[in-house]
Amino acid sequence: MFPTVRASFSGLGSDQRYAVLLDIVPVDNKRYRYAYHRSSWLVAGKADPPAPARLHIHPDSPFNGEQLKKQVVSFEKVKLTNNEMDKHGHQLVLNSMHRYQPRVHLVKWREGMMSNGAFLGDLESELFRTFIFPETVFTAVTAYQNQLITKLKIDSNPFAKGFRDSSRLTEFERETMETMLVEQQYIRPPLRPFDLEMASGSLTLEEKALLQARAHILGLRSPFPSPNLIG
Amino acid sequence: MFPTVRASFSGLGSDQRYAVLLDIVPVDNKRYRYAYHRSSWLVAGKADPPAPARLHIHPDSPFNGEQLKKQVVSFEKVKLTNNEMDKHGHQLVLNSMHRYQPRVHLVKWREGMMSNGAFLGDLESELFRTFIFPETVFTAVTAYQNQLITKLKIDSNPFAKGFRDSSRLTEFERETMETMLVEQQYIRPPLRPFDLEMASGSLTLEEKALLQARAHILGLRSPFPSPNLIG
DNA sequence: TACTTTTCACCTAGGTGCGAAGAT
DNA sequence: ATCTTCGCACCTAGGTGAAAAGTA
Repeated sequence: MFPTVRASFSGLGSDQRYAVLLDIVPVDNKRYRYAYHRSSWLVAGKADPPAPARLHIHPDSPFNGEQLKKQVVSFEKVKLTNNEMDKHGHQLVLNSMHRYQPRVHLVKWREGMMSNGAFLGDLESELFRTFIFPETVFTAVTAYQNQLITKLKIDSNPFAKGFRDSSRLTEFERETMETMLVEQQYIRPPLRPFDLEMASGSLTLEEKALLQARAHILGLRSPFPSPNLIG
Repeated sequence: MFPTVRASFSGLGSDQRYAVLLDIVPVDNKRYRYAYHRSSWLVAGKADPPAPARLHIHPDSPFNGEQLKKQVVSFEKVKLTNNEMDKHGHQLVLNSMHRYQPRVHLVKWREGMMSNGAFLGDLESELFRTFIFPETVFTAVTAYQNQLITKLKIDSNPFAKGFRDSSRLTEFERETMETMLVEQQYIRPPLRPFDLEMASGSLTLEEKALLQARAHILGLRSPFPSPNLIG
């Protein structure tokens, strides 16, 4: 998955241990199509049957709170596919032409959380907290619908170096990109700190520590309601 | 390191958790040289100052006892070097032209065994058991001293495929190799099960479980007192 | 002479977008 | 028309031994 989801954390207990997870859930129940002549996405009916939801546990888990406060957690190894039957089952399955919301989960580490080296696959009965950054919503595609996205990705991915000479962003295109990014700040819900839940007298210390956790999104944002990659 | 050290285990508690480690220690206090015309190793004086001892923890650690009984533990990622200052410090440092004994350690898993994701670096104050397979002794070199070793390694390593056509082992060489391997069985201490230590009344359950553990070496053995690789 | 380091061609392994071909 | 799949050239990244060059 590129751009990579990267998050930093604050407000958590130094002595606690946490798993950090990522999953990707549908934004709505719609299918989209791209109207090329209008350069915009249109609703094209109801969503296809959803793919099986999978959780990606960050391979450096468990982190201790100390680490997590200093270090950026980068989900570089997340792979996306539209094929449920893909080899290893370690990839997140999406439907093309649907909109998705990545989510980051901070989970209190529990012994036996892994069984045979594989995560159990759901968060039921775990103590956790979910962070959602609306500015990371994207549309899954099998081919880019927008030339600027193609160029942006060629410019910023070392594996696409072979295509750079013919596709570097022009001065004008860079400015267009900047403008779109700025516009995005208005269209989308702004970044805001998460509300601290009402304190309840019956919380354990571990629960209180989790409630004070904060996550901050880093790195590239999806620049517009526009294709991101599958593949 | 190739051939890869591979071990299986038996006799350990299903509910226990273990780290599996590998290190490589000097066999003696000697330096060797290779007498080419005699095709044999000769003592060439006292050993050079020993390189700093490093422990390689198997990256799949911790294993639970259940896994460990079914699954072969393969140290595919162990890297050897003769340069103490090598980049990451994740490699085992050996002196060329010295003889070495790989060792496998089975360590009772303890919370906090890892500190900041890096193993503490020694086994003091850990509950552990060491397995030594004398048939895996080898001499570290920077260049192979024996043509058959070269050919064996080219034949069995996918990354050396580019050299195969010109260096496949002939029928005669294969037989020579077989013969040397068989002779090795007599020259070297035979494989034998480890003696169960005298039972003491003051052992904890965890200690008893560790004492019953067995390890079994698998995979290629060093075919003769002959170079293995550094690099 | 004997050993070590460096550079090189040749591999494995796998991440890119392109464009042709296929599917609906 | 629109979207998807597949083979491809082009990359990154790094594991091989051969041979040349370096060291002592």
